[in-house]
Amino acid sequence: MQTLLWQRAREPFKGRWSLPGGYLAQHDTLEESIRRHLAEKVDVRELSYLEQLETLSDPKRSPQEWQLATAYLGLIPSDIDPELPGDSDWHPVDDLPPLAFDHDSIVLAGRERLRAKLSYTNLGFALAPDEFTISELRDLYAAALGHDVSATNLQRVLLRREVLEATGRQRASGPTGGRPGSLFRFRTPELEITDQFAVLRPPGPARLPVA
Amino acid sequence: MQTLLWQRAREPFKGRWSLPGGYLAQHDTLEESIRRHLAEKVDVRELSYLEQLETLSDPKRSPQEWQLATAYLGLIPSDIDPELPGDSDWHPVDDLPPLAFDHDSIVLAGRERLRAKLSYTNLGFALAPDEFTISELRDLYAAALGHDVSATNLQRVLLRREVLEATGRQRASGPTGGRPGSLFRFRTPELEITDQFAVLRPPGPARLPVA
DNA sequence: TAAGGTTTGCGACTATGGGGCGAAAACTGT
DNA sequence: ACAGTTTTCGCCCCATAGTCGCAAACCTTA
Repeated sequence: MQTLLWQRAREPFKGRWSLPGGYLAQHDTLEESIRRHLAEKVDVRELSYLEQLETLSDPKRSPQEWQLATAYLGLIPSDIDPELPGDSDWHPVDDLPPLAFDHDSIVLAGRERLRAKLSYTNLGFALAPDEFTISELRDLYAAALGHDVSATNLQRVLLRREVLEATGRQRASGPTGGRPGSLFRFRTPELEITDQFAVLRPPGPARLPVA
Repeated sequence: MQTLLWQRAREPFKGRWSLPGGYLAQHDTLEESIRRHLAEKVDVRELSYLEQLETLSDPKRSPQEWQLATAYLGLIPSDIDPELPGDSDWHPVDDLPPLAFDHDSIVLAGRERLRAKLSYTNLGFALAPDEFTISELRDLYAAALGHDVSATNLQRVLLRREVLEATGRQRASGPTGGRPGSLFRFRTPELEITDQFAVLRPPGPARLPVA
């Protein structure tokens, strides 16, 4: 699990690593603006997910001018590795350098949001390649959640929720041998909330036929 | 469940009902700004909760000028009924008049957020009076969630999560008779997430001793 | 004081969904 | 063939939520 950072060329925080971004142009949507600024760094077509996080307005967040910032969370699948310009690089999210502005808190918010949504939505499609084995998916979840994940459980849960489906194919076994894993894919490439964790549910019978 | 609206005095949308708000002053925090603008309408000390929702940036959201808006969700307990100026009033959230700008979508987002957080946090303290019976609480939850809620269940769930505690006292029975209900209160008046609904939990034994 | 109506409290049972574990299956390489 | 590795799957357990029904506690009226 990595974060894309670039090294600031100008003051303030010159030389510090920071999240990619830039100023909002007149009559632009925030999302368009984000995509535009990101496009200068990476191939934006790879962005599998983009969601607004929060708007920061502490008057002291920038040492020079008074400015607001709206933070977004963007994700790309684990199997693509876009070209990067020299001033940008991926950093493991568990070991980030000191960041400019309040970007640490933004990263934190993003991780938290991702962690939560992995639990009750089908987000995960945004992290995974088109096809994958359960073990590969488990590793992605473990990296994002920050703790071990049981492959058995992951498979059962995501299948029951009808988030995953089997492709029928299976991956050739790795160099160390072992049984080859079946390949799965996410059913839909858009965010769907797996309700059913609304805890004070509406009255009535069950939702999902066990099939 | 009501929403505070005020009738716009100026164009655009003159005469239309809209959510309270106003422009952000230089070097202000968004939250301070919200509180300030709200203070012109109601007694802000009553605000039991305030949370940022989202920032809207559609260039066409205002017919005249290009402007951004950051929406907040504010809540007050059900037992207080602050004085309002003539141009403001409470409207039942299930039957709102046409709203100015994109305020419908903001209301929707707010309701959704409230609904979700009622399920997995102790928010609810923001809606309820200091002390209340389970039935009263049930009615609040039912109004906010939009569906019936079982009092039995509500009590058990919130007690197990240690969100509620009994005061020992009980309310005098109503005019129609009936057994008087015990009074409860929320343990803490700040937002606490009742984790344990993170669905792919870290490995290990249970969290809450059943006591 | 007894009866009837109303509301709350509570225990028992059920349903659902997640977690853990171990054996069997399916590979590779020696 | 056999050992080592990884995946798959069935089985059982437990935690938590949902449902139901009866008993308890209170009022009013007879």
